[in-house]
Amino acid sequence: MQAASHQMDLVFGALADPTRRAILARLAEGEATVNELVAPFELSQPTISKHLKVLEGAGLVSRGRNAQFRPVRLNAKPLAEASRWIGDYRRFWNESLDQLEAYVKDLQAKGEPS
Amino acid sequence: MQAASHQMDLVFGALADPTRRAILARLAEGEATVNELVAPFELSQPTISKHLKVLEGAGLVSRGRNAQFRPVRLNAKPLAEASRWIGDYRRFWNESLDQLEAYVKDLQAKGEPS
DNA sequence: CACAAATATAGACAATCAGCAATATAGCTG
DNA sequence: CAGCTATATTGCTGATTGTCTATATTTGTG
Repeated sequence: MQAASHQMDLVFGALADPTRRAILARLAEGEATVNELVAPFELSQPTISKHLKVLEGAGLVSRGRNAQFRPVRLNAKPLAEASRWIGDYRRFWNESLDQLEAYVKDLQAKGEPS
Repeated sequence: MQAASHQMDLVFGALADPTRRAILARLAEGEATVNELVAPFELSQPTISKHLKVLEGAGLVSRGRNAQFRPVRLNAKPLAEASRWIGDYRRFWNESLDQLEAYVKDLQAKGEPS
């Protein structure tokens, strides 16, 4: 099962904004109301609501209802997909460590024989 | 050491486009020229060049020089940062599996006592 | 029911983006 | 050097984005 590319667009797009990443970080500590999410930022409430809509569109948060509050909670599942996508490249960044290691050893090999 | 937030913006922003993700996927099979990257898409060469500039800006590819060719190669290192960022949320998507499990057990518990 | 509080929606604006066609640049090759 | 090939740059367009202010909606409470 291959995640729809469009879903990936939405998830990575959502993560591309620092405010939205900060919101997710806050939600990692537990459910929050919109006002609680607004507080730490120097941004207007509608701006945060819009960010929440983007996060919701990407499936990264979901909303409850509690009187006039609309509590926001983290939904990390789409991050699993994103993680899997990135994971396909893990061998490349490990490989570059290997290459660095090889390079250093090569330098040593050239240096030592004095 | 905490990765600059701005760098994260660039990396996730670069990944938010399906064409760019496809380019990275192609580069995972090895270095390619711009024309080779253009071929699989129904997009103009300048458009691909622009995508490459975005990828380069995010540090995800680097360019060589070989006569009039400017070979493009994958640089996965920034993906390691992105992966680490997402990794901080892994417990949440694992946890939701746990919660689902708990929920199902709860249903069973309520159902069984007949 | 009137008001206050929490949140959403609408509308505006400047900036950025993805795409194109046209043109410029750089480097071979005859 | 003339011309071909590979790529970059420029300038345009329509769509989207992040932000705001102002206003609407929803819900609890006196």
